[in-house]
Amino acid sequence: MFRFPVSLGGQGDNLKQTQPLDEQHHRPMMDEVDFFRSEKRDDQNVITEETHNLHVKRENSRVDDDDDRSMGINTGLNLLTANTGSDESLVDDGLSVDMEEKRAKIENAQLREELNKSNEENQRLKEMLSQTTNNFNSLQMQLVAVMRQQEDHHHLASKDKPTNRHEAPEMVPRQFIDLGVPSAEISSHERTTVRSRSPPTLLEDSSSSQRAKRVLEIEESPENESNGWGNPSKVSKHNASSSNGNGNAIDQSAAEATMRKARVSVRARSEAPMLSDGCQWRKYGQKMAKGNPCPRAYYRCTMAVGCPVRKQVQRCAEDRSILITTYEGNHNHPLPPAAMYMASTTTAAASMLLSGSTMSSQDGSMNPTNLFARTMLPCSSSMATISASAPFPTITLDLTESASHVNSPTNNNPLMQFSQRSGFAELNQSGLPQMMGQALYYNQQQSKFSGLQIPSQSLNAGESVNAATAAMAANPNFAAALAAAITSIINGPHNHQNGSSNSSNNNVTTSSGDRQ
DNA sequence: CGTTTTTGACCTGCGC
DNA sequence: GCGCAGGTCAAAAACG
Repeated sequence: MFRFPVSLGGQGDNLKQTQPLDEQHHRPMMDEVDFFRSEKRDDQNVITEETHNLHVKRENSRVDDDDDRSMGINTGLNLLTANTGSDESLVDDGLSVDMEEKRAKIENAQLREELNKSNEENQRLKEMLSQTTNNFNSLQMQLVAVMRQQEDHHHLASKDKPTNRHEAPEMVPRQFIDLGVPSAEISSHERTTVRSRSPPTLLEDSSSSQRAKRVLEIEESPENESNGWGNPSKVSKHNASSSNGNGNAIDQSAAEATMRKARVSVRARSEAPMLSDGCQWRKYGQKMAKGNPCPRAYYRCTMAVGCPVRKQVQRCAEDRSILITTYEGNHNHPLPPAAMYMASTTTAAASMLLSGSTMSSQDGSMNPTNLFARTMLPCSSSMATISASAPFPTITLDLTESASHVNSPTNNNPLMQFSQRSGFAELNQSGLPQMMGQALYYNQQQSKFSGLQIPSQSLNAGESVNAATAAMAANPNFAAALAAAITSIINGPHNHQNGSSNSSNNNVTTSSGDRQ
């Protein structure tokens, strides 16, 4: 994996230091480190915390562990220094030594108690911090969604284009108030289908039926592999360009079928066989690809049973130091809380890229991709490209040139500073990509539980740029994470399916939250 | 012994 | 229909 010089001593660093032995025993061949599996490694975290706390508290506490002894820390009792300093005292004054040992034991017991209390307190604080962070992210995303909804409302008003989308402004407040309650007021066919769980037989056309069926499958069986690339839809691609305004159901269905196989590819320089993206992967195949002497490896996510996410890893034929990782599918499982922080960031990045892809063809006046690229200057002029020529949409993130730029300590980009202040650096170093999946899952879960539909495109452009830039500026490994995020978003059945409608209508019926 | 990797066979889509 | 290439499966091997 990439190793970066930046170390802010955050949690990720601690985990990174303590994790490898155990983890590598677990996944010896993957050569990647999973930094944020805090739930599964609480015991380790505790140990790490203890170690960390010890270092903090040593000056004032009197811990009797071997480390302290070896470090010659003054415990205040003069026991160790006196005894170790003179062997004669051990021989000449046995009784006093015994007494002092007893006193030392008592002291040690007290200190252990103190230490335990401190650890407990630290643990509590840690949990509180995590919770607060999650809440913050939630609020932030909601705020952004609302802002974007308002923008859309204005946009629609100016265009005076009456469609079912004009209900969006009403949807937003309702979503906040009416948490997850199915609503019959929703005019969108799609939404009605999802919320009311109408049986497919009630649907009018086959495409809607397929869509509804899949939605139901997803809702009732989150682990269903069909939402990944397990069973790619055979809906003909030519439907994707069938209509622009009317016939949303058909249009959406076709587009979503196309999008389901969308992928995100990451190009990054790495000597490691695989980018560390925070997830656990199991190799299930390897093939020699045509035109490339390097074999292509196929991995699937094993962090949860039935997770449909898969990825391909292959070295570039021209430059074998470049690792090309292609992601497909979205995670069906939560990722560690630490990843939450990146939720908005990754979604924002994906939003920028994807909205750019869908809008560029229709609305040349507002192309977020260009905005994104401009804002990412100077490091990302060619960072992201979107290919429409492939049988399925592919977003390529090329970090082979920008990585060094981005990580330059002399980077004066305020967004970079933002990223550092935000703690991205430490997160990145310890497996940031995992946050990507979490970002999506978080997004989906939020929609699922609260009814808040946060579309990837609903982010305010400025927020998106800021967040995306901050994250990407922090670490090339971000690419892997971003790939996961983007893939998840564009693989969502209702995401970005309507290239003709750009950002103004996607938020109500096409968000990733609809499907889960 | 359980898990993961390896690798040849098989399946599927696509172009001719 | 055939061949090719990409992708997946699954039995065997490897590993801890």
